[in-house]
Amino acid sequence: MNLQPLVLALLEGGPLYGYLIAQRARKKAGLKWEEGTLYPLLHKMERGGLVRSEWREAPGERRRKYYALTRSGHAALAGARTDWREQVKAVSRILLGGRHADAR
Amino acid sequence: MNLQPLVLALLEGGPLYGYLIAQRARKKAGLKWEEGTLYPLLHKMERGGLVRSEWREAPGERRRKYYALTRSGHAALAGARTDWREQVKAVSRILLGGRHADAR
DNA sequence: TTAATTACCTAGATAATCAAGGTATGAACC
DNA sequence: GGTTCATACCTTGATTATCTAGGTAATTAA
Repeated sequence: MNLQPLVLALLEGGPLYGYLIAQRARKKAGLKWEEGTLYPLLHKMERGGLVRSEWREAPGERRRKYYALTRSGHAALAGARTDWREQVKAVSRILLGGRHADAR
Repeated sequence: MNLQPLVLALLEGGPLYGYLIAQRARKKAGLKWEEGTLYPLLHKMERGGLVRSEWREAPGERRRKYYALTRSGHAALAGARTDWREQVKAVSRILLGGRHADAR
């Protein structure tokens, strides 16, 4: 399904940690989101420079690793939005019939 | 991207052979469709009972292997359409923002 | 007769995702 | 104090889809 764009979009509103990302995705989209997919993906995105991570700990709280979009992550998100709209159009044209789809 | 639903949709209008399916997909959707993907997919769909195939040859023409939807293929297509609409909604909600997407 | 297009195919590599675990901390309960 | 549940991170190995890069053979065009 290509989950990377969704991670980018969820991080647009500000830094989040992995566990929260998974929850948001489930809640917002009903996607079953395996942690075995999410964490390696986050690591890969960090290696690719799309996000940066930072451990945060407060006394009496558990450690959480927050991920934030980089400049290049913002750019990738913009590209992913365009790609998605085009993909919706292309697939819908074939799958749903003549009229083009409206991705919004 | 999951190409199987597209094959099912293209076959809805009547039997087609593989090479034509690839062309239609490219023309209709601008998808670069590798034959190394298409033929194994058709074989798998035939094993799964979604399509059946038949060689046709006319004098002075080349042999072509036509694929046609089975009853179960039609059912799978209906399911794929529903799935696609839901997926567009879910992904668009996260990726494009608040309002749900209209897959048609 | 040579080259391009049509039409089928396969084998191996790559990439994304899933399944199924593991570790450790904090909260809730009795 | 001990148990259990939810949180929060992670990895390894398998599965699956797709791509790359070929191969074969027949028809058409130059």
